[in-house]
Amino acid sequence: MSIFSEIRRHVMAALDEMVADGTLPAGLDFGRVNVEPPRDPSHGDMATNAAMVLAKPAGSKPRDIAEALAGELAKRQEIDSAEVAGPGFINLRLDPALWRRCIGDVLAAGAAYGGSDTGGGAKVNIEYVSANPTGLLHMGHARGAVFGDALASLLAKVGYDVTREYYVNDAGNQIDILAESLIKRGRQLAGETIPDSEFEGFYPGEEVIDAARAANEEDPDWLSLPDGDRHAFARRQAVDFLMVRIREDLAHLGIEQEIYTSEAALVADGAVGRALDTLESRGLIYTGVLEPPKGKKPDDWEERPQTLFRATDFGDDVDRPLKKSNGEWTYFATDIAYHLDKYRRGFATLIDVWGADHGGYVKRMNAAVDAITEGEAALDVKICQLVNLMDKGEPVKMSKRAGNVVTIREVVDEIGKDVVRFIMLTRKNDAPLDFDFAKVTEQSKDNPVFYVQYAHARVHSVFRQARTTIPDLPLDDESLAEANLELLTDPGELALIKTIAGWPRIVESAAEAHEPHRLAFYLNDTAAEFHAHWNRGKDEAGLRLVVDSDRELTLARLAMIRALALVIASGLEVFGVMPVEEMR
RNA sequence: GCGCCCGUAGCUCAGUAGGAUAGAGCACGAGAUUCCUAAUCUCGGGGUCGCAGGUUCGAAUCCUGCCGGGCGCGCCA
Repeated sequence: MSIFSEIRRHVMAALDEMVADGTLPAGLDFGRVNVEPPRDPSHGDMATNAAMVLAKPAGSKPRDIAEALAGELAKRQEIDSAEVAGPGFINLRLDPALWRRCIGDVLAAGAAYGGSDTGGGAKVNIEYVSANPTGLLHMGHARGAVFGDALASLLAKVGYDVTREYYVNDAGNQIDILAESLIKRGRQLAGETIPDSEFEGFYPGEEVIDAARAANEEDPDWLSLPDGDRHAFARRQAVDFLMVRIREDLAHLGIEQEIYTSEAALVADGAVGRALDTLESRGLIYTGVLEPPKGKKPDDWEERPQTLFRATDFGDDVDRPLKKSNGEWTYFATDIAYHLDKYRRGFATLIDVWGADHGGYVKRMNAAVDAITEGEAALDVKICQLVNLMDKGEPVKMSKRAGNVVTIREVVDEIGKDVVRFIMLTRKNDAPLDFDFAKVTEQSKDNPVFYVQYAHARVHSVFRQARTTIPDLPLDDESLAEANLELLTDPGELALIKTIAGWPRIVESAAEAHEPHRLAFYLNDTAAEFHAHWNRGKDEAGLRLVVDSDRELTLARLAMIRALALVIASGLEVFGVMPVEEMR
């Protein structure tokens, strides 16, 4: 049990006692009572708003409840003092031994520290990347890829049974165009002269040429197949080839998704028809005519009756079409079937990670999931804003049409997956992110990856130092766990310990909010605190971590910073970043 | 025109699902290296949290309206 839930339990118990002895009326709802560390550390270790929240329902003044509750809490051995402050807060100071004990918890748990079983093994499906296999992944995809992957790890850490998934959009128009692009490239490779102008509107990437070569190896005569067969062959070849490349690139980023669901397979299987039949049977599908969008009317707008889903019944703004005029399903229709498929596979919690350009699609998908699962499944769509690629402050221009996209592969090869992954998580997912190639490779505190890694490396550096100066001091985790932590009395040390002890709380709240970036901010703050403490040892020799003349004190301090390194490692593990032990 | 996201220090952003005197970094100014990595640290100035109302013990946070920016808006995915 974490120190936070322990103290919360004390507050709850104290409230129960006050109900028992008549100080508080029975039947109060304690749901809004919180117990958390105050923003301002001078207020103490923990604070509770219980008196203010309960004053009105209990029919008494906040101060009176606060005084009584504080008196009750102060009796407890774990709580050194309880003071009423401000409008009715109760500030608690804890027995420092409680905090120190957390160091032992970290050493025992290792990098697994901060994990929990809050999720209770509930199945969560998180779908991310899901880029169309019409080209290689570029840096625009990297953010969603890393975000989804880190969120998955984060949820796994707090006890969810997480499945990572990629939805392959291998049906529809774009794939037809891809197939035709492949055929053009095939003819080109066969010696035919095809002017660039003929590639207008097709996929120009070099990877399509590679795919055509692969097609030649698969079947040297594929170009002479009858038109329909050739097209089908080209589709299959192109998609298979590009998916292999995409998966390779993701693997380079440290991402491996366990499920790849094919849109084409869902369609071929009849899943779309079945899903829509279900909606039909509930009266949620009708044929109607939509109003043209106001303000911006498409030039080729014509009124036509369409097959529509009653999305407005589920909070959407308009009803949404399910069929194209050529009789094919819309992307939305297949997506309904896909989400139903996920639900049927046992996932009541679904997370989709999408790019900013799909933001307008969120409401209808939520409506659809609500309708198709009869409210049984919860969908959370996380939108990742754009990544602005920069170099030394100047924007790097990227245009798919001009063919000068910056691919994930290039960047990972150049600066490494760990840097890319960490930087992508240093902003809230729905805020735009600047990714400056010069800055992220810089070795300074400007660069959060470096700064955090350096803190981790510095801990190891201190250990190397200790091994030199006190060679016979045992420094394995078991020995460190035996250290006499009572020797850690300096305010800087206690502050560091409290920060370390706060890690499970951060993990918990980040997981609940589906916001992995909170870990990045915590890691940065923790690194800063450690660097500051380290420097204090420069001014005051008594605060140095390695004290040649005092083995016991050194052991206690090393236990503390070992715990700190483990917490950093724990965070980096969620991010899929390798902690470094040396930075020379 | 409608919907979603956003508006916090000169700049880039946090702000722990409503808490106490709103925080970091950059930039700017002043300092710290016989010593565990100065790739670091310390101190300082800097704000009507876009504007106006509302909800309540209490609002950057929730509600309404306006202003400003981004994204999207039938048969693309």
